[in-house]
Amino acid sequence: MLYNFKETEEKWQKIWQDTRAFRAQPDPQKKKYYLLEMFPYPSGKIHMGHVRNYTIGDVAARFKTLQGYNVMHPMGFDAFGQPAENAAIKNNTKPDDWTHKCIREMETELKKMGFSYDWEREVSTCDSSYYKWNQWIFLKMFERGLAYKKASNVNWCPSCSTTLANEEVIEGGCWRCHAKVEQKDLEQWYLKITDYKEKLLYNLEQLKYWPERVIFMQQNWIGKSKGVEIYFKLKDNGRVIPVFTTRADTIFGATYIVLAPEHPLVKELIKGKPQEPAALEFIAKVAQESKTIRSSSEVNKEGVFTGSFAVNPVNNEELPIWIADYVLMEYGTGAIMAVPTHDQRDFLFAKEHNLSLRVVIQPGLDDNSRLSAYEMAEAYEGDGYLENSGQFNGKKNSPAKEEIALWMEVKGIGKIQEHWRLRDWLISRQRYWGTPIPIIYCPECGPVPVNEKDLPVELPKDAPFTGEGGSPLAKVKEFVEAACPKCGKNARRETDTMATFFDSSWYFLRFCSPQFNAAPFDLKEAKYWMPVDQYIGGIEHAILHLLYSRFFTKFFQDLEMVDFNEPFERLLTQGMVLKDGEVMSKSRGNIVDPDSMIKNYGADSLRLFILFAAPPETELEWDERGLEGAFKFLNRVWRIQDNLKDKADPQVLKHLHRTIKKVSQDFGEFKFNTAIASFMELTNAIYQLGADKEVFSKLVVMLSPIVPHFSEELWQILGNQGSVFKASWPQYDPQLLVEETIELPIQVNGKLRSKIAVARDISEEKLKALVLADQKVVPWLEGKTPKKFIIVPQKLVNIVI
RNA sequence: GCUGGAGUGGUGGAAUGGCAUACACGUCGGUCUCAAAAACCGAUGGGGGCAACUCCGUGAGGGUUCAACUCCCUCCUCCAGCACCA
Repeated sequence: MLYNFKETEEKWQKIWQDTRAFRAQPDPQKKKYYLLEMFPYPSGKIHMGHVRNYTIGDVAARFKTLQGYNVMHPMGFDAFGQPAENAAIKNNTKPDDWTHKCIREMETELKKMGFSYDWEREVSTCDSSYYKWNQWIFLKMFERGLAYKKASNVNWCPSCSTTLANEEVIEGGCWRCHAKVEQKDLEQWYLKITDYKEKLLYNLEQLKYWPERVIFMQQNWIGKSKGVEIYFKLKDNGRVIPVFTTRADTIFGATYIVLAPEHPLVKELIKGKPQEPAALEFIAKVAQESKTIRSSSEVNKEGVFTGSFAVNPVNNEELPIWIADYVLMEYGTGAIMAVPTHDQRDFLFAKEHNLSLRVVIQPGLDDNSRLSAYEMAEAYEGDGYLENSGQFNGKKNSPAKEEIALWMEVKGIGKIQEHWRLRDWLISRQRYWGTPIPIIYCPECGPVPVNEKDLPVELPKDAPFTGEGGSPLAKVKEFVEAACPKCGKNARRETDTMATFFDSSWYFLRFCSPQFNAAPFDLKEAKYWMPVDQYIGGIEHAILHLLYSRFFTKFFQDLEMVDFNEPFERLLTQGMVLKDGEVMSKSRGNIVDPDSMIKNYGADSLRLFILFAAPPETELEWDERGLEGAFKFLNRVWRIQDNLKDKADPQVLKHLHRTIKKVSQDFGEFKFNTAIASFMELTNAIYQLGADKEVFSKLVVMLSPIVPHFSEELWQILGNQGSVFKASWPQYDPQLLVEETIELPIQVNGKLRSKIAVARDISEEKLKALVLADQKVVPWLEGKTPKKFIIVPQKLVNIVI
């Protein structure tokens, strides 16, 4: 009899739904386990990436349930965002209708996969019952000065006609549509994530169960560097130009100063100088270039002399001040001291413009490795001994860095400082399908926050979107016109909406109490369920979403709404699903639709294959033959029921206990591929030697997290009452793991020559005698005397001759 | 450039100091069948040998060790993130 997956899967999905099998409720008696997968954007169809992500999570959730944990496993939809607007323009529908239709379709697809979600906790970020709390959080931030508006040079995507956060600019392009990002001066809303930079950086140390590379990526992004701000004075009028450097040890080697073209002092420096016209022309030219072009021209280091000089405070030398495009206003002070001998960029620039050089670090103390400034082909950026550096001559440069910094601080010519790469988070978008920012502009009172009791500021269901840019909300008169919450006079509503990453920065908290209507989340519920024990999602969120969520959590901690500082205890980043070595994508035309795979092989086969094909973190090459293999394996297990014996073979029994041990460990470590291999080995052994109902039942329980419908059905056929998930995870008997006789490999000079079966606790002497008498070993020892016997108990024997 | 990860049969992968290639896919052979499919059994890293067996073999080269896919050094290739960050 062949396993009928279609009927079985439908049957159990209905039972699970009818019995509310995965409903989670706090239970102080039980240990909680909050398992979360990154919620999807509701595009209407799930793809293989979702299948993989959610299968991994589902196995973990079901495994923990069998182990006796009180598991919460919720699902929802990250439902705001641009595709809904694009679809609305294209199909002439409303984003709201379109999104809700997609959500329903997606729910159906997820249910077909048999995932154990507590659907009663479902949330969609586009519902006002959710985004009301986005607005509430925004107001709390506004109250504390963490949400603020400022005019500045921002990233602008011309294709999406909206602003972008720094984190959303990937290689100079828009993260969503890849169009080249432009710079624009606009007044925009920001969140002061920089107030949390220290915590965001230092608390990374707590995240012991996060992948190292995610930690590195976040560290890199926050980008702390220690250095010194050195005060150079203008020769003409003594005005100070602060310069930031991480290489205080090279201060005596500075031969010129460079300012960014946008530096506020530049205009003054060139005024009336013969260099003025050339300098102005250069500044205008750089201003036209976008940031992307400017940072891509690595080779070409252009610049002009200002005609002014600054004084090096450590030796009173006069240094020419230049303007160059390789110095950025956004980092440090927008001014640098150039040390061409020990910085490659400065070196190239100095060569190009014939500026002077001076060596201050010699790699060694001997004469033949000595550097000579004008013979160098490139800058020496390594360590060595200081020279031409006054009182610091002869010292090692690396420890001297600190010493020189302190000395400058004492002398008042510098200050030890930290610089951070992290910028405040730009959150306003000139878009319709997002959370309205709850601010009203009053001609008298200025920007005024909406009163808490007036939340939510509802997004009107209708708005004219043409895709021509500009905030669609600005065209909805009833929305824009509002009374000032302070003075009651006629005022205008903010028409920008929030970036969707705002929505996903706290949804994990909302899941704890999705219907709660007195606050974003019920503190009691959050206290029980949070933090998330295991979070699973794609590596593409390593910076954006994970950093923002950490920021929000720290903010809630400051509001005393939570009593922990990191939201996600463990993180697993699953690899992508590839087809023919490439990411599956519409444009490549290599998409494999999960739905048709479910039709042909069933959800359980798909789940099994996707876990077996590769470890969760690595990329997975799609291979339909592998899926067929998974299907065959299920049928093989299915047929065991027809050949059960009264008593299991003792070898099979031992094998079962080895499997329990191995699989329990593997499941705990998310090594599903090797766990499945163990199941296959056990199945092969059962085929050869035979098993009874008890052995088979235990195999079924262990398989259930991976292939839940299949296992429920077998569990029932085997005569058990109720769901297999009410069973408990099998325990192994350590006594059954101990083998009386073991097979020892025998090596001669580290090469395998023989294997002998011996009693587990054989004495060394007896073992030696046996080995020396072994037929296959003897020829190798002929005429030689063993120098040494290496015996690793119960592992191996190695004879050295 | 910097940082991180990886490199193992025809393929996906296993083994993190102790029997390299578990498990699966594919291929080949067999059983069953009128035949095919399914199922079941067996073989399957490369070279040499009728064979027992033997030599070589985890990107390349060196080292440590009785013993290295695993640890150390040098290098190559691929992937990812950041990048004129001073």
